[in-house]
Amino acid sequence: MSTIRKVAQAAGVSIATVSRVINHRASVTEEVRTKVLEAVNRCGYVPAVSRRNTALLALVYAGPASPGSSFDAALVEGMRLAMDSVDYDLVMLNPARDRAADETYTQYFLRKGVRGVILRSTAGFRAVCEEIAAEDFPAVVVGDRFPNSRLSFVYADSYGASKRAIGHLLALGHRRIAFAANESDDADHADRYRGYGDAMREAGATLHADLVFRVPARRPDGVQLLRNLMSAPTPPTAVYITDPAVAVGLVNEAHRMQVAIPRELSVIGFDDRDTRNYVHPKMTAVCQDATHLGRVAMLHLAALVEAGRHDVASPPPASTWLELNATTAPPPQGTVRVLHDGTRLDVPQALPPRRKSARR
Amino acid sequence: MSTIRKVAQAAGVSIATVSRVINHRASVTEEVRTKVLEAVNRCGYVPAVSRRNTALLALVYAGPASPGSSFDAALVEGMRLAMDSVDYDLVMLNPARDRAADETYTQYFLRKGVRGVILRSTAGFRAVCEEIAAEDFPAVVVGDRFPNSRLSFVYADSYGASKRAIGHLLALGHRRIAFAANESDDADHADRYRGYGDAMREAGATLHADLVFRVPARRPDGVQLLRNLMSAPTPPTAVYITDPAVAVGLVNEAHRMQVAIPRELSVIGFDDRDTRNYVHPKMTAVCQDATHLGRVAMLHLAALVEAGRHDVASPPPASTWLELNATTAPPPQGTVRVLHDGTRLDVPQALPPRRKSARR
DNA sequence: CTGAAAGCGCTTACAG
DNA sequence: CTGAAAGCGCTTACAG
Repeated sequence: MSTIRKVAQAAGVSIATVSRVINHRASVTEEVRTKVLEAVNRCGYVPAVSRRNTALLALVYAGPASPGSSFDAALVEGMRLAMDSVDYDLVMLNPARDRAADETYTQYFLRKGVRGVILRSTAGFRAVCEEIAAEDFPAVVVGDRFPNSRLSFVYADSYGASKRAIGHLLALGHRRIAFAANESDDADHADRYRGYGDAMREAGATLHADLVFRVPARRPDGVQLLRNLMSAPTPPTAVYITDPAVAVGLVNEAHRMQVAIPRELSVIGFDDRDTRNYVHPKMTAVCQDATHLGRVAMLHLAALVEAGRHDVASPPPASTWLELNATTAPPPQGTVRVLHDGTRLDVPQALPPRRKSARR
Repeated sequence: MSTIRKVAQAAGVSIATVSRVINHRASVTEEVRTKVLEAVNRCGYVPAVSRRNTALLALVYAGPASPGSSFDAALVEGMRLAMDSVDYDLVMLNPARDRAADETYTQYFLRKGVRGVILRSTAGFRAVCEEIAAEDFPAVVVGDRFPNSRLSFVYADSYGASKRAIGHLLALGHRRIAFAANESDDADHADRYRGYGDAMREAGATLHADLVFRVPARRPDGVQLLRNLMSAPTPPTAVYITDPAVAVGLVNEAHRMQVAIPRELSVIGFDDRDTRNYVHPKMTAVCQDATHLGRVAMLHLAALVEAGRHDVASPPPASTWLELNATTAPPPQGTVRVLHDGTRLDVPQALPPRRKSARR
């Protein structure tokens, strides 16, 4: 690999001049500058040593994002936007790829030129977070939180909005309200479940175990969820689904199974981006802004690094809100039950016509 | 900022030992190693100079991605996946942020430790691509292509699949087929328009200028598009929409306006991810895989950098395919026309019932 | 504006 | 396994 000396020789100048050109010092004539840059290209010069490329923050993850999740995409987008107002660049790192067997995380990050890390916590990643915290390397966790005084957590608190969502259903007259959540046991999902449980208990509604469903967070699982909900001996009249993809899958499957939403089943989904607008009917949802979370994480990490890490408190939780749209309505008169094969049982009494006919 | 010398003093060892620990050399006792690492943390040591952090490839972009576009998110996801099989890390760079006024792109990239760049071409970015090409820096362009022998282009050729899409509509009996595209004039959209035009001409179908619509690539524009299509004096019976968000917006608006898809209007959308599965009815679409494009771009760039750039030909175009789903059917008997306010005119003759009634 | 030379941060044979 | 010292790539006052 070419050094600065070889480039100097090729350009017929001193190494000092090459250095000046590369570092963009003022006092070089345009003519010399182009001559040197040509030599740089001809020799394929790459600086072997550099003083400046340690201005990196990293998004650290383990393996691919959860399939179909728009959360990570929005997160990265937010970080990219925040880049414009900090003096660091963002690099993606997968320690599973190239961290040496007995290398500490600090060593790994230092040799990458990384000054601080955003940890995208997924299942099984908490141990990595703990290890990095133990080494006291500047770090911010998104997507999970747990007691660790050395880590900053960036998250949106979904307890309050979840409780309000259930309150909305209760106010409409619902009592058999189902709850469906991801299989992962992160803190965010725990908040949503607490919101559900507290609202139900405070209203004196029965909180049956058979109203709680655990499903993977993928779209096809919404299909199965609808079938399981509607074929239960006494189906719920409403459901709160805490994963965007599952909620969309369920609403689409309802079209196919001819379950009328919201007339026969009210649905409150969850949205961390803008998915609620992409389904018909437009979905009532507990919402948070993953792009905003990405931005906050990046800005907070930059502040941590600047301050020499220990002095900066975690940012306050981002807001989560309930957005009322068209998938919630009062419960049906009577019980609507649909078997897996589409057979309808327990015909509700005094059912209004399925859908008003088109004007023509 | 601490140097290796200060750390050595703090740990009570020589600078050689500190260097060994930082670079993870074998012959250091566990005891000394932890002592040194503690000192590294205590001093807040950051390597001022380093030999290794020039293994970076960059995603270079200008400004934010097009609003609501999932293309960039999928692209980054693909690059992230490809990272696992190359020895480079991926960094995001926005030259508009910190490139010095009269600094060449080569200088800018070199001081960042970047060896090659993926250029995400958006409107107005082509000049940047040309400049980087003129400097002969290793670069791969995604999202656009144009004649420039010094650049590699990674893209999916959508001409063939677009032509097949229109062929499918023609075979169903459609003749008034509309075409709706993004306002940007990139090469990909030009391909799609050529495919449309050629299929129409070869079938002897009339190619009216009033069948071609230009709309921004955002979801709400699908709403306006449907209104414009359906309120035309003689509305088309089918439409090919070359942007995912617009297609989704149109299908959802059709529910609201009570336009029956596919019975009254056939829709072929465009999908670079999995959006077609998220609408009801499941959307017939010309499909490409943006994640795949991101992966190919990263692998190709790594090969370029390894080979000293000039010897590696662009990868062949990725495949684009037509996926038949539920939004296409034979044209209606007669003309269906719906005004902006929802009024239906020109009632079709022998119209079958709007929707088969639910089993109950 | 440019070069010769001192110097900086770090790495690495060499010696023990 | 560790240190003293030579050396490498690069930067930067200093001189002209």
